[in-house]
Amino acid sequence: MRNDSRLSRMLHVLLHMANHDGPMTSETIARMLGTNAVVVRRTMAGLRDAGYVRSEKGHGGGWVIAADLEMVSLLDVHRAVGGPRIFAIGSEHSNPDCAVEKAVNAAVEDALQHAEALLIARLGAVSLAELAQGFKVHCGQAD
Amino acid sequence: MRNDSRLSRMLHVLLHMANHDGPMTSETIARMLGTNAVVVRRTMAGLRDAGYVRSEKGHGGGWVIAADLEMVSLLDVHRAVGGPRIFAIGSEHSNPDCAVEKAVNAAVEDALQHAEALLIARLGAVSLAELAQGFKVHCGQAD
DNA sequence: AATCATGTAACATCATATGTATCGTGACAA
DNA sequence: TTGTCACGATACATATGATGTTACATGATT
Repeated sequence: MRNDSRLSRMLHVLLHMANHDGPMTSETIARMLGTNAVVVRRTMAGLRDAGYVRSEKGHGGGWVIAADLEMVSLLDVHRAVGGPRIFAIGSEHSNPDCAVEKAVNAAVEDALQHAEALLIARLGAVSLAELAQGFKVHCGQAD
Repeated sequence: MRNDSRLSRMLHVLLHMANHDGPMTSETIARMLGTNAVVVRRTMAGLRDAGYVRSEKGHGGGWVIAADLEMVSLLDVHRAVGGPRIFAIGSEHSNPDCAVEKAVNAAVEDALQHAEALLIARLGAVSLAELAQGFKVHCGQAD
């Protein structure tokens, strides 16, 4: 499968929204990401449910930031978009009674869990505000 | 997609082969893994090309270990089965000129690379021989 | 009332590991 | 020599999950 890019996409969007006055429509965001407005709504729904953004209908509507960027980490965004699946590799459990298989799976999963813990720690240590520091440049909104 | 379980499956097989006299057929291995002989041949082909196992045709043929288990790490097996794809998450590059996107992707990929480095280090630090220590028990070969 | 924008459902597309069927090839044995 | 065994390889089917797309409903603004 293609890589799950929801985290990086939403970070991209959130930082643009932070530098943008007024609501941004799903259409505008979709052009920015090179995708479709429905995909944007679908993915942003997780951020909305988590309270990080708010959506407004009708004329002049769209998406606006609804949280303090200092208080939202990259990990928070990752979880809000519903991306619990980090690794593409894992174990199979065909014979739960097989000592060999249990030892192998324990070794592999131990390594995976440590790597996941490190990733979680690093994503959790960076806030959107920190990520936003260092540039104030907008990019073009066309694809 | 389902998790890629080629690494854990091959480790499972290799440790059984280490405790087994004579060649093991793909059919036998397939029953052990709860899968198909063709899947076994396909996956074992990587190990064969890397020199970790050897295959023999004809009566009494099958798969045998062809390397010192002390010299083969879990990382070696991972690479031999052609599993370079570790993460299910990643970045999208729609606007290579967008400073925001570049900053976001850099942050995400930095975290991923550190997690990958840790995983690689841990897999590389364990040999098949070490993994084989601690049990000499066979599991049943039926699914 | 018309328009804009989100919300949602339904279906298509794509990528990749896995499952399955089939045939070819080489090795061993009767 | 011939039959059987086991691998080698190809082709195709299946399952899963993110993504792309179309269509329609709902609510807000003008």
